[in-house]
Amino acid sequence: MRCLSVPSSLELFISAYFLNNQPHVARFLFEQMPQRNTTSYNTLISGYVKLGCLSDAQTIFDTMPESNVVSWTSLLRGYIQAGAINEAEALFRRMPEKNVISCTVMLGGLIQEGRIDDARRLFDTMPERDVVTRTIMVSGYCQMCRTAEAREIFDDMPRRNVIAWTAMISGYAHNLQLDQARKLFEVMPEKNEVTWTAMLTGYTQAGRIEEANDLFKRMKMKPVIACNAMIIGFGQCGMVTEARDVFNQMLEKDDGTWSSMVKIYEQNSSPLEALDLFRSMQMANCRPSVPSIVSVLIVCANLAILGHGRQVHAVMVRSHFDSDVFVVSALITVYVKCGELAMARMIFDMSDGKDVGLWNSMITGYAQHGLGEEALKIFNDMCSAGVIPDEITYIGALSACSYSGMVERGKAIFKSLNSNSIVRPTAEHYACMVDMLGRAGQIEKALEIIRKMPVEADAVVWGALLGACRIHKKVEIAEIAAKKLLQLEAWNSGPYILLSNIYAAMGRWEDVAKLRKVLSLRSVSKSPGCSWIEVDKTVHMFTGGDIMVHPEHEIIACMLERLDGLLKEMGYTPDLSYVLHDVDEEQKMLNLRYHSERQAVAFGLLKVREGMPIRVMKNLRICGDCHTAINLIAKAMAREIILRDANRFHHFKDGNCSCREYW
DNA sequence: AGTAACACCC
Repeated sequence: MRCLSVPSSLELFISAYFLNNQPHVARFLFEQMPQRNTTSYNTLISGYVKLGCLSDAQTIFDTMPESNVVSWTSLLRGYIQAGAINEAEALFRRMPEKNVISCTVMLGGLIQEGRIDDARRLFDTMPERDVVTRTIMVSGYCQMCRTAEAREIFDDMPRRNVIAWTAMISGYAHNLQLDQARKLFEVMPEKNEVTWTAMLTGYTQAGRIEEANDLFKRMKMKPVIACNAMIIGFGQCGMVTEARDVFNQMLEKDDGTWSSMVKIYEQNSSPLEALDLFRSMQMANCRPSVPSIVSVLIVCANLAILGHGRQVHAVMVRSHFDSDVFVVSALITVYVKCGELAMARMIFDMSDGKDVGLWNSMITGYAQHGLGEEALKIFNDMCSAGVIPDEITYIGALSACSYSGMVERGKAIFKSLNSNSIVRPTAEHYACMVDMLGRAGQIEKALEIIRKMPVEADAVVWGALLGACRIHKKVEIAEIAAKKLLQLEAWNSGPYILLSNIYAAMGRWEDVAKLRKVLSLRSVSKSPGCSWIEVDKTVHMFTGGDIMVHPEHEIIACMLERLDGLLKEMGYTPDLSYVLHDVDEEQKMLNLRYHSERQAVAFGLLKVREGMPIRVMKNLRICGDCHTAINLIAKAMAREIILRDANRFHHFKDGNCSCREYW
């Protein structure tokens, strides 16, 4: 009687369990095998390698009675995957027997390390090369932007399959040689979905959205990857509706589809749609991955909506994402931007394996809240911990000094930035310095810095100078800065408004009028001011004057009325000179009396539970008059009010603001 | 045992 070949069917099961991410079951089956041969051992080794369990693979390899070239190659692959290239090379040298495949695996490892020339040396000495070997070389050269050498290998190939063609096409596309890619695309014998997708993403990444869309429309099968690329491409061009159309038409979505769409809404100033879609994503039972959770967290941070942020945090903890540095630093930013510094700090302290980004989130967090000392303490801790600061670290540390008026310490940090060799000072660092000196009243020194800086001063730098001129009423330098800004960003109304405020404060009304004329002639865009507040997981958005839009506008109006009375009792009179000459869009609504931040505060007073702080966000800088008024309101109503504007936080409590009027 | 497309992120 003949028996079925039991071992081989068990091996099938073993690899199936590995694929299913159940190595213990696989191992159990292996232990149960009545007889094991080299192939059974190899199944186990490759299974462990695929799951990244290198030490298990190594143990099996060490204990197996007889290894062959396949066992060695699997293990080699394991070391390469783990990034242990030195160990891999040592292993490769020790191999008793090598064939095309093992050499090719080694080749891939070298390319992964960016060592294309070493790979080439190995390639030249190989006794035999096949399609796979050559294809790997083609994509290796392309990764290093050396498409000419890639093309030589490609042209030399005795035989080419779809994969080889696609590798060459996608290599050209990644290097923005789209027309070269297209030529090959047109002449190649048979294309598959991957080929089409490679060509398409080449176009989307180059911003050539029409050509991408042409291809996309011609594709019979539209794989998720191609659709996602199309969504991202449309999103980058600001074509939100088109992106959404693709999204809607997809029968099958992955988490990249959802999170890309969420991000597009967020970046194209549709935050509410972003959140709404995130909610639908959860309802569609789409399990978020690390990148998608990060992009949603960024939406929460940018909108500073604590309730949503907490919800995502909960999702994260449940999915065990709370150990990923990207996720954790985004989460810290959420709590920072929601004004929950203590929570941010706790998450920071609890995280281990802190990388630069994580430290940076905490440093910039303290800086944004005007807590310079704490920010610098974290900065020092970071250096003591042996973590190398990057550009962002320095921006955080310098702006911490700037917001807290610590000029001397700022200068010292700037000096150390200039003397270290790792980070080169950029325009942004100079902007911090200009901001710092400017706020401290050293406007001439700030201008001096701009004149001497080695990189070209951009709008951020000049904007910092102009802002300082506004605080200290330095009209001559303000004019210089404004003129520069008008050259750099003609579309931006900000400089006009600032300059006009300075003129107004000095009583130079003719200049105010002149500016106003220029502004209307140029019809520059004014970003509409809006404020929002989150109550019971709903975000309520207010725009200046548009009070009737809100469903509860009647009680809000009553509250505003009441607050007006209170303010009057406290001896407050609106700073009309300030208001009258602000050309901000919101100011036009003056006769409607209320700025968006005040509406949001009024709504908060009505809806937020007694004793809880009111958190209001504004997309622009808070208006000076509102700053005074809200400070008084916080005192009169005995409420803590936290207002985040475009620049920083203002914690109003007991008649004081955390910015100490230094903003 | 090894090859091509996306990739959102501090």
